[in-house]
Amino acid sequence: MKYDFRRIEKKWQKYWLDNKTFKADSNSEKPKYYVLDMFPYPSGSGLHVGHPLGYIASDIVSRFKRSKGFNVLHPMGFDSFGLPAEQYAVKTGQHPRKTTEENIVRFRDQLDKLGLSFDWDREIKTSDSSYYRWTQWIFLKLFNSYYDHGLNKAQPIAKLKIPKKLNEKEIESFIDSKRLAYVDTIDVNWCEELGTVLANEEVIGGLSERGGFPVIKRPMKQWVMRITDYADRLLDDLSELDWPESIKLSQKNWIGKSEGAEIKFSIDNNFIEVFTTRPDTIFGATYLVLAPEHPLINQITTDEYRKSISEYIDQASKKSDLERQENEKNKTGVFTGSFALNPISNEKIPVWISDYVLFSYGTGAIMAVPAHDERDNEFAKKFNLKIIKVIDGGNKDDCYTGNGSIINCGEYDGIDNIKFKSIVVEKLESENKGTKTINYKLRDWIFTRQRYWGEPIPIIYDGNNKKALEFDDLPLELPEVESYLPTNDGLSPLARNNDWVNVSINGKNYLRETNTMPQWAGSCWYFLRFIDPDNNNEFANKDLIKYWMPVDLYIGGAEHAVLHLLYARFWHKVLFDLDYVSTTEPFKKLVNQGMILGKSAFAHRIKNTNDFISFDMIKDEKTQKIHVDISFVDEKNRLNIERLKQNHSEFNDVNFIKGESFYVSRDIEKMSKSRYNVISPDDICKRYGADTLRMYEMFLGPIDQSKPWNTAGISGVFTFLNKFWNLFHRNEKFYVVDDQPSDEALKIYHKTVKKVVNDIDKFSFNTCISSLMICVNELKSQNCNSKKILEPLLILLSPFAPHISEELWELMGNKKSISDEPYPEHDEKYLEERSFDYPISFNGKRRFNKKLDLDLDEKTIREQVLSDKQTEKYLNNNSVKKIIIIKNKIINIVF
RNA sequence: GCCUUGGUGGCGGAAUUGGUAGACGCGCUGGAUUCAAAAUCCAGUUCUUUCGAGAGUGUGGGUUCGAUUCCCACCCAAGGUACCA
Repeated sequence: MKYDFRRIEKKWQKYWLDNKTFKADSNSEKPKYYVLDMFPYPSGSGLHVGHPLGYIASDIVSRFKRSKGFNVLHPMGFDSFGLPAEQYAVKTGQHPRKTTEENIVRFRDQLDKLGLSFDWDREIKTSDSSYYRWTQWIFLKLFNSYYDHGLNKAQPIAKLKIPKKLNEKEIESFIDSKRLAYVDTIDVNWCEELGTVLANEEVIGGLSERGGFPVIKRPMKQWVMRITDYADRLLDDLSELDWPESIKLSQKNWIGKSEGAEIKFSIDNNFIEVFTTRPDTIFGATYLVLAPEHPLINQITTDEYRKSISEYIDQASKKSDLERQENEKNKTGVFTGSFALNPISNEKIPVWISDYVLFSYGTGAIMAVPAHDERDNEFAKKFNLKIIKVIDGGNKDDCYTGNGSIINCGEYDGIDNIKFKSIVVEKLESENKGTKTINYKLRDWIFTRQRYWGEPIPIIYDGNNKKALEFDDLPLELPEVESYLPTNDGLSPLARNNDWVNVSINGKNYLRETNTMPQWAGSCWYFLRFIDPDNNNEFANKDLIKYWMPVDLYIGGAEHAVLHLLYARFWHKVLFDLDYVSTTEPFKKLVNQGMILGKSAFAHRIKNTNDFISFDMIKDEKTQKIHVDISFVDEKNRLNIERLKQNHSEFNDVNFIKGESFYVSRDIEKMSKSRYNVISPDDICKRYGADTLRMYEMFLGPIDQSKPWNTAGISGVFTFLNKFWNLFHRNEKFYVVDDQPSDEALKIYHKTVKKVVNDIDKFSFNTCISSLMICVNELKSQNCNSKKILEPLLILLSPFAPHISEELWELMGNKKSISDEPYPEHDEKYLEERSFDYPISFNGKRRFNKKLDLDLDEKTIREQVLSDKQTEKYLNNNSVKKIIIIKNKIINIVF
């Protein structure tokens, strides 16, 4: 019998599905283990070989843990709200639900072919109303809660102490000012092309993350999440997480906690408050700078400068973020005409405005210390402002930002600047001119999008009064609309359906909120719904949450380092405070899978012509690189021009200049449809089978590293699986015997078990597979057909290549699925060494090995080594200074 | 600029964390089998070499009996970040 992977894989995939082999049992006595993948957005282009990398890794761990006696929860679902389906709907008029459903079917089909052990009974889709009902419910929980800074946790609004003597309207706005989900008019990132507001996190360098369209600032009414109240806890709790340090660090930087002081600089009868992390440099503060949006500017500007100031403010407001950033190296600013008093040195210092100071951070005003801050230094030099050095940084730098002792500060000279920080703060505090403060970079999370394909926000308005929908009104279903475009005045497409927007409750008329939630909403809590996906009374049963949470292993891409992971942690902490979940953190261990890169192919077009030239013939010609589909390029980088022309008509009129063949150049890039470098797992599955694909993806290298895909190497893994299959066969017939295996066979087997178990724990799947390959080669050369080794070896391999293992397991006469078998353990006794090849080194350089008995004592080893003929040769009359023997394994002779 | 990660054969990558560098796989070379090819199997494969040996883990130093591993300086690549006071 040959290894017929097509038949085997089809058979077992059906078996697992029919028998619900991987159904997670919530009433188990076993210890639990929750393995979660970041669920995919079902995009139109389907899976490429990069997607399954994380799924295969988590599947190996799931199967391994199951075999190790854990009750494993390994679910999968779809993050099915999102922009691409909506943009497609705008273009074609097709309902996003339809495209999304179609894509999900395709994804599911592709995932099934990989033999992944998901419990599909728990599948969820964030765009199902039975799911987003609870997303809306959590939104209302946030709406109806505030953060109690005394208790350091969220509390229901009912517990909020309301100051006396407020009228009804004032009470309402007081409560609104405390809610964790609130409405605010803020300058938002507005993207005209996408017709929507974007979170700061979704804007990169002034352009939208998706699509790369320009983004401008625009004031709008928005729902906002008060994530800043959780800044400290989000930061502190990072330390207890088993996450990659780099991810923890980027979250830390994103939260951006900095300790410093707010200092009051008096000006006439008023004062300007600044935030600084360097109060120790206050003697060097030679001017103040306000952000152009600062409210005091109007008051303090003298008539003489009024015109230039208002011009500057006008210009600054028109600048986009991108333009502001472009000017980073060329600072602009204007003098207000006023002077403020430095509260410590009592010097009169000028007050300027400039857009290098951000209104949204700190107090929107800074004290400028040009001698010890690079930005201030640049500004001062440009506008000829005074520079005073107050910290001794030697003579090297004209702008010294390090630490040192204080200079030019009279009585304080010579003090260490770190000590001086607290001296200054204490002095300011005692004179009521400043306070110690902490600032964060983290901003509140803008939660609304002017989009159709998202969760409707369950709020109605009676004029300006907000009213939350009742529990029974949920889910608030997404209404049908005529067009998926935002309205001309920037309202969400939902505003187009008047029947839906106008609602009457108990005879009273209301208007519905028409914005929808951002895509992050659904993924903020999906791991909780997997625990109890069909519950109609709660988002998930509390006891079940207590049993399954936290997620023991979370695998996904590093691109979610700050966005998804921070938001999900935030919601989880709110739910924890309100006593709905039992853990402060949702994800105990996080592993990032690296990207699989594609090998793009480029044809070279001679500039300003329609002539393409073979890569080997390019001499002085200036050429442009044009992506060509890699499926028309062979391993020797030769392009099949005929097939290219057949499939891509734009090449029909092209003149190809070539010798014998037309050569392309190759480059390694991210895999994407537009780069024509995508390798689909379907093709690989068809040719080699899922087991080969699974093992090859893992064999490619460490899971967390980015690496290029190269299909050429896959034959090695395929050969291995064939060899493995043949190990159980002789003369084309299944052949396994009950004989006692040889000592050598047992030795290699136990060695492999030890290594594989150890490496799975370390997520080093590539070395696991190497060990398995060595093992199979050895057993084969020893003609080992013993059941005593082959049976446990099957279990050992089963997490990696489940289909072939199941098939051989059945051929051995077993009735139940191999996935219920306990994972093998190694026996130390077969690994003990009687003697050892001691490597003998001279002055650290290895020369030869000497076989020595392990039980010898050090003295005998010395004698034996020194009396060896080869030793004599290498010593060559030099006298021995020292002999070093370490761990009974290393011998180094120093002479 | 700053932060993070990484740099080992022709290629993907190993190395028990300071102890035989290049495991395992691809590719390549030679051989067996075959009318032939595919497939399979066996042997070899870091480089240089006067066949004694010598050099070698991005570069240059250092610590050590011994460094891919630790320390210092620098170079390169990928990713993140962007005037956060």
